[in-house]
Amino acid sequence: MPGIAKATDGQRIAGVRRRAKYLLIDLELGSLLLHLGMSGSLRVLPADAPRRLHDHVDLQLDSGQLLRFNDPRRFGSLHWLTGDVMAHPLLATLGPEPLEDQFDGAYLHSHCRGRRVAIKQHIMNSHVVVGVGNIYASEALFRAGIRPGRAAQSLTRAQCDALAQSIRDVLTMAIRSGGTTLRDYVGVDGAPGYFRQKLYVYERADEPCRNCSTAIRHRVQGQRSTYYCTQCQS
DNA sequence: CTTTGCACCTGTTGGC
DNA sequence: TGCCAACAGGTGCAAA
Repeated sequence: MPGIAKATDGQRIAGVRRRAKYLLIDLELGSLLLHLGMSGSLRVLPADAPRRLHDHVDLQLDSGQLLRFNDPRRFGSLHWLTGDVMAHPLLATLGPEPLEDQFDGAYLHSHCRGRRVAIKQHIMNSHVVVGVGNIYASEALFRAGIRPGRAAQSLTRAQCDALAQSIRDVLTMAIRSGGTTLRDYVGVDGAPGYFRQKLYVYERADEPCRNCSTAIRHRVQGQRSTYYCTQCQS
């Protein structure tokens, strides 16, 4: 039995937590740290469920079921941590959770000071704030009326207030809608997320802005697709 | 220290 | 129909 299987064998699951986009499954002697990357999924399946392509890990549960980790692109990860879990290098330097009180305009403004990086890349930096991926970065910037290419240090305090609030709003609304299914994402219940219908800019290149009808602009910024309205965002 | 761009992978799509 | 390039929801790290 290889490393993680041997280290975790027979232990009870004491609890499950989340930090940023990492899932923490706490066992008795340590914690499993799991990230789904771009294409990973976890499914609860019967013990005799046939193996499918890109199934990588099974956690065998007392119930007779399996918790199965499938990840075609293999950008996901699984680590076994012992000791002070939050002190692990992958977790220790993460910024605040966007829906916690510490994340607000004052925090964001102070962390924009002196930063020449584009604001979109800045809010996607997990050392600044966690949980803001490529879809919601574009969406939050649209809602705040800020162009994604603006240098972070150029934002006023009022703009940081608006942006922090937009990040919180867009994430809250997206969670409420079950997430954003672009292609094949489904939630634990197998249902897609419906936030795609509420997107203002993401994957809407050349389509009319929902606010002003100007064609939505697409560009690549930091190797990621970015969408914005030249009229509504400055 | 900040900033930039690459690397890690497979699968799908669209143009020729 | 087939081939090939471009692109996809993330993020850690090396290099400049």
